Amino acid sequence: MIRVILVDDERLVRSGLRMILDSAEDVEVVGEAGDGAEAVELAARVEPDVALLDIRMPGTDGLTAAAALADLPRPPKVVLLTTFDLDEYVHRALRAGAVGFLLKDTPPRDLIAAVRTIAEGNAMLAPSITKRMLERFAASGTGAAAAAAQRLSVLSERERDVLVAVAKGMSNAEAGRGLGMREATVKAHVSSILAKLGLSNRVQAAILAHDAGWA
Amino acid sequence: MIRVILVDDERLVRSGLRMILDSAEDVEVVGEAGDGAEAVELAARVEPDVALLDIRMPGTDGLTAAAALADLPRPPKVVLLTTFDLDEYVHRALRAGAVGFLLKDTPPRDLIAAVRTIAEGNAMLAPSITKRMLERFAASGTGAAAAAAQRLSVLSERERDVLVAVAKGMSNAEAGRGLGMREATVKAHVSSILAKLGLSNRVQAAILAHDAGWA
DNA sequence: CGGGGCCGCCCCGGCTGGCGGCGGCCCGTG
DNA sequence: CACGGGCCGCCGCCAGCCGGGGCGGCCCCG
Repeated sequence: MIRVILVDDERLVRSGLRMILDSAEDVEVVGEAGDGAEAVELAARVEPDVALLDIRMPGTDGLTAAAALADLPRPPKVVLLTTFDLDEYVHRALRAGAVGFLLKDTPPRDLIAAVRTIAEGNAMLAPSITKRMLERFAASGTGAAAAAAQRLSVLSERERDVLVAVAKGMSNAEAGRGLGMREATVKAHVSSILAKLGLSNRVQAAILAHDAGWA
Repeated sequence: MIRVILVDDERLVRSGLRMILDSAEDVEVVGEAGDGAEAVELAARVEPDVALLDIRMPGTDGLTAAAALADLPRPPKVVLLTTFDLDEYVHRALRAGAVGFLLKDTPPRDLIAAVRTIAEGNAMLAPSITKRMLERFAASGTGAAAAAAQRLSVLSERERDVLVAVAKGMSNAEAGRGLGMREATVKAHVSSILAKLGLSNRVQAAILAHDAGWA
């Protein structure tokens, strides 16, 4: 059962959301709050899996509340709900650790699906927001990552596994346990990686992998 | 009516997709291709709204084809379809201009919804990919960098110098030459750094420094 | 003067990286 | 088909580097 709390200053909106979510058998609305401060207090008490927050609220707004919720001992997955998908909101929300951002015109079926997706540990954005994120993503910042990924393309399958482990800061022995091979084998792979990439030690390899987004 | 082409080297997969999509009244499959080259030729002829491409194909793969499709006079919206959501694929795909990236285990209902979303000019990613994009997004801002810098603030001046050298992939001896101190001294500083930061080896320290923008 | 923090150095056990070697798989060739 | 070469994954050995602990000198501050 997915436990959800609803946070919106308008009682009517909360009722509507509750009706939609209660129609799903695996979702249970376990509390409601009218502003951000109440939301944090409520979440601390009932420890929900998911918190649906309106952004615009009197008093503590949804973005501030999202950051506060992230500091709870057992933080809920935070989804922000708004009428307008302003870029600035989206940025602040994601920075605050939100894993969902939906528009209030989302169809009921999609809202339920989104809650399930979030509860499973994944993320869900409104399609229009996804599009703008992709544009930003494609436009900026991927240069170094792409170059790194290119260099790493010469590695074999097993070497990639080993490199990921190395890039996480594991020792050869730890990597061996994680990948089900002897430490001696891990070391051989590491040597091969260094040779193929023209590097001289594992730190350089780890950073390259890090740049490529492998860890 | 949304006009779609299917590109996959396995006829069975294409048939399955066609059956799913044909069950939607507003979607029409107007062509199929077995590899990337065929796909480009087909798209140029039938000018579909959406192209569903498998990534792994013999000959011209889906990523290469996606880039070629973007150069057509009336380019289709490109959606990539794959079994594994490797970061490297996602990066290349989005840079190639794809507006969708789905896993082959996507439920039929969601696939149809995704096609509609794409056709409307929005974007659609598999939830697991959305999540990783968000993590990267939140980290790319000064979020993680600030957290890393915070942790590094306990280091002394000389320890910072040593950490920068380590983060560049230098050995202790090299760092010693660069900083004008004995290798033994560098090693002592590295030990102190690891102790202060609660890490167990230099790779972890290097990555932390890297995240903080020190190298 | 005593104590704490920082810097520099040495010794030692364990880990890392280089080298050689083994078997299995794929593929082009005779 | 046989066979040989290349690549991959796997392993053992050895020199050298890394990380931990301990020691002394310097400066600052109480």
